[in-house]
Amino acid sequence: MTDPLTQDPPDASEEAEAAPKAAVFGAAERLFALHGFQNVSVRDITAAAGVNLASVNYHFGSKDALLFEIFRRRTAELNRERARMLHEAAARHGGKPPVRDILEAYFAPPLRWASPDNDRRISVQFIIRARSEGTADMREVLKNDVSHLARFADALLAARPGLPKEDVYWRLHFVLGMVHNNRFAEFDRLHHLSGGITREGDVEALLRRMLDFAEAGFSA
Amino acid sequence: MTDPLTQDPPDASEEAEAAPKAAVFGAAERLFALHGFQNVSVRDITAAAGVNLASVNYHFGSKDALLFEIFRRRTAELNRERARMLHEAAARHGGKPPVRDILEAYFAPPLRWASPDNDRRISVQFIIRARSEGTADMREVLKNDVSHLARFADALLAARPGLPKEDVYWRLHFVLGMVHNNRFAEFDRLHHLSGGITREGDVEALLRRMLDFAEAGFSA
DNA sequence: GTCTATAGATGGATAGAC
DNA sequence: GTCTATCCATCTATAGAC
Repeated sequence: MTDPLTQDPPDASEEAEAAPKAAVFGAAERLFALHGFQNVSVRDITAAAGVNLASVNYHFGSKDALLFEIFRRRTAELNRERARMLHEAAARHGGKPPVRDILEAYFAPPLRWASPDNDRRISVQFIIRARSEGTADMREVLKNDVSHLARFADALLAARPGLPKEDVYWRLHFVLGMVHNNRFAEFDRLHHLSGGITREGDVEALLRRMLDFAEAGFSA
Repeated sequence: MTDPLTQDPPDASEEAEAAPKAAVFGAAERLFALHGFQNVSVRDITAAAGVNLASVNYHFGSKDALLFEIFRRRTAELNRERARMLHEAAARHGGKPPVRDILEAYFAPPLRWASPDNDRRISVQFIIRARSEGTADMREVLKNDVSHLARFADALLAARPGLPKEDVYWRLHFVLGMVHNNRFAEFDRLHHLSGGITREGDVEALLRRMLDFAEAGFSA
């Protein structure tokens, strides 16, 4: 664990003693991921982190700036990992990876981060939430993020040259919906609906199911 | 147009003169759908409706009660229409409709309501937003909503008896993700990414694409 | 750097006139 | 029923002691 900001110890005071800035970062990410952006105050964050109220403004400038920094870091990390996997898939297939490998590069990073024993479990929920509750700053980043998404769109277009471009873009839209729906609340609802037979903890099985479903959708 | 609350005239004063309570209802629904729950104040709502500040509390009790009433009415209307279409599909197929007809009963109502010339366009966005930003009251309703969703799950289980139940539930989860991702912001992003070739205004074409994608995902 | 105390702004709710 | 004026809680941000 080289990056202290990815730690998430339960002991708030210990967190604060080690590094107040990192404690604020971690507490803010966790509380926002669990309760939503607008429902968490600076007081909540500093109390959870075991630091004083002024820390947020001293270290980050403002509440919005803090949340933006969390968002920017996590999305950058996620995009980097996805791009890496897409690059590897291309290398494996002479520059033209099949649909399933492209989708795996998009699905796998957030799913593996979300596994129960992973430190980044909470970061994935933060990112998903930011997509629907984010501020104007975050939406601006998501617009630039289109250039990142374009690499996946281009790969899919190349993998399905016979398909109308319009169809490929719409199917990518459907695939994005599948990913964004992987929130705690939705997992709980599904678990309740299915009488408890769906276990989201088995991320490799879930990844396989998602790939099966999405690949079939791209095949026709 | 029998229900005055579904009207959405641009002239706020006219709205208020006709029926203040309906004006508040309509303005609140529209503002929340566009800007999010926490970003809209009672002052914003009453100003947009052209009524006085106290109207919200007089007619609805509180801001939360107002939003809950909008949520309850719209979800009830949507569930009723979906149930009706599922019932018709069952009637057409001797009580055992195929996957595509089940999915159509789930997809079609919100998509048709979301067509550009439809008064309910904004209601769909409200409902989608409530799912991720809703209060505790709304989440309680969504839990009862599981009984409504169970009818679709049961129909899918009957249509795919050879498939493990677990698979059917997960695929239903993926399908829900496709539906919930149909937000204005996501359509705009897709439009931008695709260079403008995706037109969400053609809801029948979008419905066909969604059904093709989801049905293929259920076929294997 | 860290903390307490507080300023300054906002928003939900309500009292009371009409 | 409708409105204005206002109360009161809450929150972000900051000043200033240490």
